Amino acid sequence: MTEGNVFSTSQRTHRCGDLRAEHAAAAVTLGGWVHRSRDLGGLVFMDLRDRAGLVQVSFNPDWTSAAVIAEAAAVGVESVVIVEGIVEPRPAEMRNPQLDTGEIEVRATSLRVVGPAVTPAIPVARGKNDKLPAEELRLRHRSLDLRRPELQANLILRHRLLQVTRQHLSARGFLELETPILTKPTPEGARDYLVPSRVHPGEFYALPQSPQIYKQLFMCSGFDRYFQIARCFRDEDLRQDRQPEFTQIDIEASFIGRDDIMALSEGLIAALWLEAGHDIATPFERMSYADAMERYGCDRPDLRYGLEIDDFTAAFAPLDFVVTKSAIEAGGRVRGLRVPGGAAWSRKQVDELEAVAKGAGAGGLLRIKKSDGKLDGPVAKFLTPEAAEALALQDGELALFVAASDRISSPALDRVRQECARRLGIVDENARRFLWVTDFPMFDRDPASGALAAVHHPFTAANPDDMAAHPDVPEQWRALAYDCVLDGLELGGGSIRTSDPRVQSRMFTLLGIGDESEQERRFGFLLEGLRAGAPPHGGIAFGFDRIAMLLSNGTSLRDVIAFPKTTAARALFENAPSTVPSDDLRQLHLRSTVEGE
RNA sequence: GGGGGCGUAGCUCAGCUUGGUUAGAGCACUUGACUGUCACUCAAGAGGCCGCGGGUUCGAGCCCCGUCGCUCCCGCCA
Repeated sequence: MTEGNVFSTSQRTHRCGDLRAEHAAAAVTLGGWVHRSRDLGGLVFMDLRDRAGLVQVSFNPDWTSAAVIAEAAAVGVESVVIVEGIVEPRPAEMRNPQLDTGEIEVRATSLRVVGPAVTPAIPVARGKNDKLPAEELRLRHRSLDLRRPELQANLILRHRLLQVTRQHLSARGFLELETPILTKPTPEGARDYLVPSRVHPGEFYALPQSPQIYKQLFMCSGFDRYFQIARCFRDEDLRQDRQPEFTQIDIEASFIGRDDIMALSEGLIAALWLEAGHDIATPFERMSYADAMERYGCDRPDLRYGLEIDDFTAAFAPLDFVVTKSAIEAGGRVRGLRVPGGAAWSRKQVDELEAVAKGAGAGGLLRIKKSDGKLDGPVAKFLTPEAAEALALQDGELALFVAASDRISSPALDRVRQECARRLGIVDENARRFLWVTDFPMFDRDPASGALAAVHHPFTAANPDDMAAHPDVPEQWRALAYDCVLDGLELGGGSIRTSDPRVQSRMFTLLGIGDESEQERRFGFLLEGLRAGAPPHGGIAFGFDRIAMLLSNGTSLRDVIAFPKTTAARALFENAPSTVPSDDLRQLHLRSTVEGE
């Protein structure tokens, strides 16, 4: 294979894991790590590992000198050795079908221990049922953990996905353009990581939360199609799927509309999934934000199962039942879902579902079940025959309702729906349901302060029809924004941007940045770019780490990032962040306010 | 910022419910035996600030308080 030649150097001829039966009789020199060895007394087997895989090296008096056998028996696991030998087919009964190289072995004639290893702090070679060491130890000893074939496979896949991204976009005329890491603090959104300026006392750079404004300026400059594998930074509390620095596939293009971006994105996603061995169908399904919220209570619904939410307000409205009556009178609705088989659940199990609903902010969860043809549950006695008819419950079904405003009932029913699906085991783990959620609202009004906030970001364009129909009611405007969703996870999102500087200025005003000099101070460089002649443009950004995680079948971002941070945003291997000498602070015109410093 | 879980040998864990001889097991490690293993096998050995600090008690790995670290979740993440 040509790959073997690529890895041939002055110090080795092949990679361990590349050897096959076709190499039989070849004299090879291998470099690798001692994965495991078996000393049978006068006869030693060593599993030698490199990133391509494992190969068995055999040390036997018939072809190995006594001195070399003694050295092979003594070398510790995880040491680096260079071995010379002959590739030989194994006798049939000694083949190892669990190993890609299991048809052959390397009969060693020489051995050099070039990198002896102390006993590893955490094991690299693991038995079938061995648990992984604690996350803390894996992160502290990252260079050892990264030797594990699983993590190597993840990072190798990550590399391939990056190459596919570059090839796919480059082939479609997109230019890979870089943007600054030292940028300007952003007034809204997540907290910025700040970098003090030495030459400008008291002033700070920020690390970018995303290259958003830069990529729009590229469009204003006529670069037409841009992409970047962009590192982004957000100083917020972490989660299993959230790191303080992360990688986005950032895309922007000119003279395009929403459908163009979606079609382009579908092509890229399909190419990425194909690289990981999955043939997926395009185009993806589409659903409006309003529809998603109505049917699933959530803007990134998991479509692998049903359990859709329905509106039962009409059935409950005439009833003399205080819970639903007061909610409806207050402008709310009675929404809920019918759970097939749920009638068999115990009181306690349904109570647990109610706890889920309450945890999401609902006041309670109403329940009615139908078994043996009759309705049962605390609410059932309030039902008129007409209301019972309207519920349309099938035998064995449990109906769960939340009577409240949509703002309360949607998130509660979303969580209840997910929990019911989990319990029923109806999530098809092999299905992949890609979905575009479109027509997000432009603004969200903070119920406490009454202030408008951008749902996507302040540069998103509003639907022109909505602006014309309700010029003074911005809450009614839908955004030209779209999210790409897979099985309840957001893969990415984007929008068509406002390219008219007057409209952009008005958006800032609606968001509470009315003062013109304030707008110039914060966003002057964007407004200037728009004023200088901006093409219609828009784009999207995908969370690359999450995509790599999904495609490597992982559950933690830490397993697809070479050197990740802990949930406290610490790097355990290098011990960052750390204090610095006070002289360094003085040069930066900083003084610590931490006690004792 | 808030809540849950975990912290005992290099690693994975038991012991904690109900405080009481010398804190155990498997793997790894060291030594010895073993010529076809592939999680080799067998025998022996070494290995402990029970995360840290304080308290209760005649006595604490175990109970209480605090603290640190890791982790999961809520808030947060335009």
